[in-house]
Amino acid sequence: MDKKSYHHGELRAALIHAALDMLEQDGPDGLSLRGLARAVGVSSMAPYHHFADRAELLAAVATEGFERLQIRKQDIQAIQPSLREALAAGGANYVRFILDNPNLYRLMRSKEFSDRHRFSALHRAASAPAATLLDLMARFLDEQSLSSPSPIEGARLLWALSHGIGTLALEGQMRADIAPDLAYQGSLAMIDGWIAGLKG
Amino acid sequence: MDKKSYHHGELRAALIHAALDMLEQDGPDGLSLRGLARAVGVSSMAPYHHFADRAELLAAVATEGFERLQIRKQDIQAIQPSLREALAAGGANYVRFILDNPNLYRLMRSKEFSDRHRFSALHRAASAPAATLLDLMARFLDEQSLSSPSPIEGARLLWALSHGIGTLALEGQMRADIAPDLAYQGSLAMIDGWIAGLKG
DNA sequence: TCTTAATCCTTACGATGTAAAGTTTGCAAC
DNA sequence: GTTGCAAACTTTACATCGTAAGGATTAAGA
Repeated sequence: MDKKSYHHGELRAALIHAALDMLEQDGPDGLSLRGLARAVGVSSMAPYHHFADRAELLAAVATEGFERLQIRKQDIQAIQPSLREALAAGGANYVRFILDNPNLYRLMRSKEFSDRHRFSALHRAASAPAATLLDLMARFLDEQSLSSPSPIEGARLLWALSHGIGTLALEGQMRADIAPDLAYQGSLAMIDGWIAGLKG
Repeated sequence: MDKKSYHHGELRAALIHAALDMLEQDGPDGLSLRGLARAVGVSSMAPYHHFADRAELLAAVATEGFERLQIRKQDIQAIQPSLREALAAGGANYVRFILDNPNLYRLMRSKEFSDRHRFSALHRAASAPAATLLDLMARFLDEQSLSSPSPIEGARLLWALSHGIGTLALEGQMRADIAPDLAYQGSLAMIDGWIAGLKG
């Protein structure tokens, strides 16, 4: 951590940390490689020794985001009285995460990381929360002896609902203060629709 | 339309048109003011006589997007057998619009236009589809004599669900070919949840 | 101590958004 | 018509960005 030495020593971690700060403070447009290097006290080109390009640095930041999400997800889900409510609470929590980390979430879902080979670490981190939800969904459907929807379809729907509420809220299309509760209520409505069964 | 005259004559419209093309072809990163000016055959600074800055040009493009959406919305909804199915079909149609115009939709929902005063034309155009959905929702809830959810809450939930499915699909997180049907089924499930009534 | 590889720096290029100031043109009033 | 002016367009210039190329510094093992 000696800031005067020629070798920074922890440049990679420092850059990711600075990027996380800068992201939520100045927005994604305020985040530049050069600015980051400046903030860390290093030359403009130094980051390139740890990341092939801008995308790789951002991918590392997004990966960190998914790890944080997963931690929050596990904390919340353990304390719910029923699977039905655990699913809804998971949705509300997801929305809260989005609102707490707007720019980070946008980054996490950015299309520029869609290449699974190039950003394999990111995709691995992203799959953890997805797997947690899928598992919960499967247990719920089994508990209720429901054959429809499939676990994957059900998980996708609840996921999409919370993702939709969260992103609309952080784009100012929806009040942020009621968004988590909206996700909770909406999730319950959909779940109850499955329990009630679709009748033509 | 004389391309050799000093005065272009329809530069504003030409720029918006070129931007729409370039947006879906080269992605949002490939869209630059300079590139646009080049495509239209005009100097780099010419666009500034019709738009204060980049954001204003993009806002005009987004406005065009909302107008296209509204046209599609009206076409679809007229031919549904019931209000329940009209709501679900509206969701599927919304997803289809997103998938047909991925970059345009991203632009339409971009946060940089959140200033309602500065981008009043955009917000006016955006409110039309929202109002159409809200009206349909109110009629449905009235028909079913439901006191919960409120029309606004119900509209927001269905909107968020389709928005979520659509955006996840266009970010590669979900198969695009089944996304519209997923929106249809998910909307029905939520609607049926309301009809069934939430029980504790 | 010497070598080597990792880490970091300097310089340079093309592209972008846009500020400032000049040029051309259509049009309205004389 | 000619004159004058406002609108449309251009040129030039600058700061900033991502990143390519190549040189300097240092830590660590032989």
